[in-house]
Amino acid sequence: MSHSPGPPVVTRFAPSPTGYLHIGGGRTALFNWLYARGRGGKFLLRIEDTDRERSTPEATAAILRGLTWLGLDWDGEVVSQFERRDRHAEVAHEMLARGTAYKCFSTAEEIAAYRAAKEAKGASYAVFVSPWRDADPATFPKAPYAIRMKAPRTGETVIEDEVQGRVVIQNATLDDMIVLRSDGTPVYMLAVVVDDHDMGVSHVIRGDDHLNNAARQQMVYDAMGWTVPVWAHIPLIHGPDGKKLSKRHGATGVEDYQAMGYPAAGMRNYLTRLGWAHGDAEIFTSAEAMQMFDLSGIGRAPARLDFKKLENTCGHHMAMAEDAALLHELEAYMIAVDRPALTEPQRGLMLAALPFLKKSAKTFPELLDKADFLLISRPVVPDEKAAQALDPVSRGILKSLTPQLQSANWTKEALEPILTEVAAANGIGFGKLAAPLRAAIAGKSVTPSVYDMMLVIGQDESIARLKDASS
RNA sequence: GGCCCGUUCGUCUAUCGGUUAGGACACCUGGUUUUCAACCAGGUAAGAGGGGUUCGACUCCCCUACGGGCUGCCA
Repeated sequence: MSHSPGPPVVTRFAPSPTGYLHIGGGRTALFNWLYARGRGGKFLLRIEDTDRERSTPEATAAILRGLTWLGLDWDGEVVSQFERRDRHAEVAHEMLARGTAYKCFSTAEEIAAYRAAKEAKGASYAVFVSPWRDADPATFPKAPYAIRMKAPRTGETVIEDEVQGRVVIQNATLDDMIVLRSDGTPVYMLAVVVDDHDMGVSHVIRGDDHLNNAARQQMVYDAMGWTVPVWAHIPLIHGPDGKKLSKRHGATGVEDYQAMGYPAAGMRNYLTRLGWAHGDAEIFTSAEAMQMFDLSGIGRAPARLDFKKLENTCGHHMAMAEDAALLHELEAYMIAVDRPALTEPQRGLMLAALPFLKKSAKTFPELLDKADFLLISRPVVPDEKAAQALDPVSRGILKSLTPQLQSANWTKEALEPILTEVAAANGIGFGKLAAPLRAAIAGKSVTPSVYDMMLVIGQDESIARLKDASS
């Protein structure tokens, strides 16, 4: 970016606490986080809980959990929009005093009737124009009123959007939106603007379902004489079929992905690349993403979720991960999906196995499956295929092998010649010997390398398992 | 209905008037190999359709089709 300090970058994520953290919301949060963190700015979190009917503390907790799992840390306290309602009302009244808003005594029924009449006359659209817009205060009834913004009726409002470009909205297509309800509570459209202004938000990066709303919100900024933030409306995420991502596509919540065992770093990488690109960059760390991320790299078309690519990306991050950190995340995953915790000995074995296990696993369930040999204890019960590999002849070979193993140095270098010689002495290829070994050690026909397994569980345990299987 | 946004391989995308339209995932083939993976090499595969503008359009303009969003005293 530029060398001069410039104005501080402040971004925010502002979800409604009406459910879990949607994967699309997670990506929106990620983009805001990346943008702020890459520029030494702040990333704020605000819960838009002004809808008291639908907002729940459970949903807020779920959203915070989702963000935390994704590794997106926010600055300062979580702001509750609802708790700022007095401030919102204050601004509404200031607009009233400035003459940029007015009291509207129209009832819901009157408004509905107005629209119905317009439509009956064949109007292509029915923008409600309140009869109170320019009414004489002397005519005001003693009744509850809503405060409406006095929006320009002619001309156009231009949104200069970093992603969508220059978007022009005709003012005549917008009605005078209500900023304060007749019960005195603020409406979302007012609250976002007031909060974003008060919180010093410099860049509003959010879903493009708000693109049209931006025009009305910009009018509030103008009415209050506030600086309009930089707009960046990003396309929503779609399901594999190109339709808006919904529950019927399966996983839509960030926590669903955690439960499926994707590592968070891989998830961040994948989500960053979904709808954003920087040349040919595909696999990168979050630190690298912060350096590269920019608004101009965001695409204008909605992107589809592709699980295969997600898995591939996660596989890279699994392999890149540092062993201790990976073990930590693995254990967090096991707790999240209610699997029994690792015992101390198992942790040690896992740590020893991670260097090779992580190279080929893409998710934690896959990692755990490959680590099964170190999780089980004697006697190893072979599955059907493994049992087939333990035929009488093979068991005889295993039996003849144990004395040699007993006196061997427990390193791959020492083990290799022993096993290849035994295979040769029996007139079979190493593959034919590996199968019963695998069966005896892991009880399965698909496992990591027999050398790797034997080295991890150790000499005594290896020999004991071979004896179990050959006796 | 009105308004707004979008449309490059199956998918994510690069390209910012002149390229054999590049990369990644997936898929196919081959290699490596003690199984599954992983890994290595190669391959198939794209500018929604139609008009313009231009010496030259994936790139700029218009129309159509398709997809999405907004149109609330919801957020």
